[in-house]
Amino acid sequence: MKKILIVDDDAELRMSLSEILKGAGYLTDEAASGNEAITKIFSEDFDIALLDLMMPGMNGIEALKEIRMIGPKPKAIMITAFATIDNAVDAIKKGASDYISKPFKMDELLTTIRRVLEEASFESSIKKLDIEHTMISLSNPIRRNIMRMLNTMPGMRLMEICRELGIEEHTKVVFHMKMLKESGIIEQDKEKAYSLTKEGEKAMDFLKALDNYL
Amino acid sequence: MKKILIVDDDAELRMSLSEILKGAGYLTDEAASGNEAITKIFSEDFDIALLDLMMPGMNGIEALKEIRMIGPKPKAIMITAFATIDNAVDAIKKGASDYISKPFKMDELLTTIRRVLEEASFESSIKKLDIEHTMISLSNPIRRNIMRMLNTMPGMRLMEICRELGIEEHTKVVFHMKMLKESGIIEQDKEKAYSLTKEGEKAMDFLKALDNYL
DNA sequence: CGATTATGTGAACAAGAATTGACAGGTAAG
DNA sequence: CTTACCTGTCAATTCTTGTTCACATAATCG
Repeated sequence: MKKILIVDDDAELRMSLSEILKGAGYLTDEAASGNEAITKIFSEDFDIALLDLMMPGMNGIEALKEIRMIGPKPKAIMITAFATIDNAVDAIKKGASDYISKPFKMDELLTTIRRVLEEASFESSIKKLDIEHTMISLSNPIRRNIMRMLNTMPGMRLMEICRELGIEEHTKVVFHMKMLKESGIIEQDKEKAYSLTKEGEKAMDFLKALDNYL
Repeated sequence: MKKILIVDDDAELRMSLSEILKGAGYLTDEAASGNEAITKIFSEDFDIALLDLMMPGMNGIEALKEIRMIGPKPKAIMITAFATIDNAVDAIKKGASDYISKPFKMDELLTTIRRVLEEASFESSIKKLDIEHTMISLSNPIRRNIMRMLNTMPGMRLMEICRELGIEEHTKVVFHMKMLKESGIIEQDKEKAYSLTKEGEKAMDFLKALDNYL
């Protein structure tokens, strides 16, 4: 069940939106101001925030900025009575997922919500895949050692790595190099020299952190 | 073959120490100052650093501090002509592994070096085991989810976890719980309720870090 | 050139991790 | 007491990972 936070200073509008969204199968909560919204988002997990652009006190854009400081959730849909291209562009740049202008048909809003939710679930499945890859690579001691070596001595070649690891059968190392390549953790240049990718460096940070904490 | 870095401003002393240590089967390198030592340690891996406490410029204690900023390696043995308890205590607090006062017999030094090396290899084998365990636990998505759940809702019991995960066969979950328990990541109270251990919380931090970096 | 070293593929096999099903002791409720 | 449910063990099986071997193709060196 997806949770939607409705942020608007107009209590009536909040109520009617809430009714309709509940009817469409969503859980809803309301906030009358940007500040209230941020407090709620801090303590509770929402999938979507409907943000009115024009509110007394903290306006929608400012609220959005604060929300993005907290984390990637919730996705934001901006709503405004005075739509301008500039406003829209600005909102999207600041991390809003979509932008709707009043007056809007309920259908329109529901469609937008569905689309945004779908995008979000797609994103998060991508993310999961990535973690999966990274973890699988990190889960093997040989691969961890290879990563450590490439971290301190980038540009090593296959046989050097074998010797350094004290592994006779080079094919074993080939196997692990392949996995690391497929996970996008290492890469090879035309000279066959291996080094960490950007992703690999991130993963190394993770490894180092683990190493240090003991 | 273990590598020892000799840090002392007295060139003759360095030479003679180096000769003797080479004779005892160690690889050696020399640095005439704290700064030189740090540069070498940055680019090369040493197992032990012999640090003179009294040196012009950066003294031994200061050098030690810098070295510890780099990482756990190398282990440091402090050497001084003017031994005081305060100095010794201070050195050990700052991360030195041992403390010898001049004049010392060569035997004494060699024994100390052997002991420090042994301690270090013991430490690192412990560490490897731990990482191994943690990694294996983290490498499975079901276990990661269990950890996430126990992080937000500690005290859950087996069947609750099964239902939350949508897993029918409870024995499957039992299996993963067992692994997590053996890795020291979760624990169980008399009421059979599960929760994260201290270790488990650390591991969670890493998971969160990974989640965030995407 | 011929020999050696480096890099890699693919299939077969071994080892380890994960799943499943049969069973069993404990507790709580009716 | 009986029934239902929770918690778990154990062994059998299947699925994944990792290792090894036989072979292939450059590149390099003397």
